[in-house]
Amino acid sequence: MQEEHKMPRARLRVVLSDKAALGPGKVGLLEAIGETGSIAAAGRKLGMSYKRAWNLVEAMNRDFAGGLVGTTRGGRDFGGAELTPAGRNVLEIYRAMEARANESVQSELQLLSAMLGEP
Amino acid sequence: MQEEHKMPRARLRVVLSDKAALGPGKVGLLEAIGETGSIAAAGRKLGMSYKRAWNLVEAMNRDFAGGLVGTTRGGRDFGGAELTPAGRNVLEIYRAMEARANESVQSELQLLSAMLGEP
DNA sequence: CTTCGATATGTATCACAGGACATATCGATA
DNA sequence: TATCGATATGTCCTGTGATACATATCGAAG
Repeated sequence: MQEEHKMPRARLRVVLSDKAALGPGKVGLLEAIGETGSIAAAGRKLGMSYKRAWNLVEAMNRDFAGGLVGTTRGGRDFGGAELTPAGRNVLEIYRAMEARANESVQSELQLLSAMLGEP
Repeated sequence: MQEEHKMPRARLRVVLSDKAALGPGKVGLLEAIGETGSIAAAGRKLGMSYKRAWNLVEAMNRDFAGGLVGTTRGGRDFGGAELTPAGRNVLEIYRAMEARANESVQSELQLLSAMLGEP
């Protein structure tokens, strides 16, 4: 697991409709699935239960046309999960959004930080 | 109450430290307090309990130096609440962040919207 | 000195999201 | 056909946070 910087940052939650939304949780899971090739392994990596991970995958596959995660049953080195082309696309787009948004609000982020009291 | 556009948008949650964060909920309350001059009225306007509103105010006053909301006890047209200069400042900065962030990710927002399935 | 409307704060209850646990099924391999 | 590890899905239970309710205090006004 890569450790995130403990810097002030803006987290992004994209509200696409009154039903579909995308935030750091789902996107992180998406990334972990891409890395591990398994919903279960991705869940373990992020410290979430398999059920929660699977629920998030289900939601994403429901909301996005064609689905973002493809799954194959069966154990050993055969079964598993992988990102669909759409899944890789969404991941890439979201990361780009995140980066751009953070860049564009850097100055305001500093201003707010300066207004904090003693921790 | 002004009706928000039902357009895809990016909501912002600013994480300033491991203790202090600022999201749409607190900022909306801040704005409503500025408009109504009362925590109770702001809470009613946003459909939240007085206790919840007051807890959020308490958290903001704890996290930000000097506090964001000043209060005066006493009823009738004497008592009430108002934004401190810092409070008005935070509100303004956050709204600016929101606007900038949304502008800067417009293209990606459209791309994601186009990938949704049928609602 | 009572009333009114607001802040300020505590307690008890309750809904619900989430986790723990249990199973079913699948596909390859041996 | 037994085993293994993964997806897939259901049920029960608990912890937590919100809500409802209660109360205290304040300050002006009448």
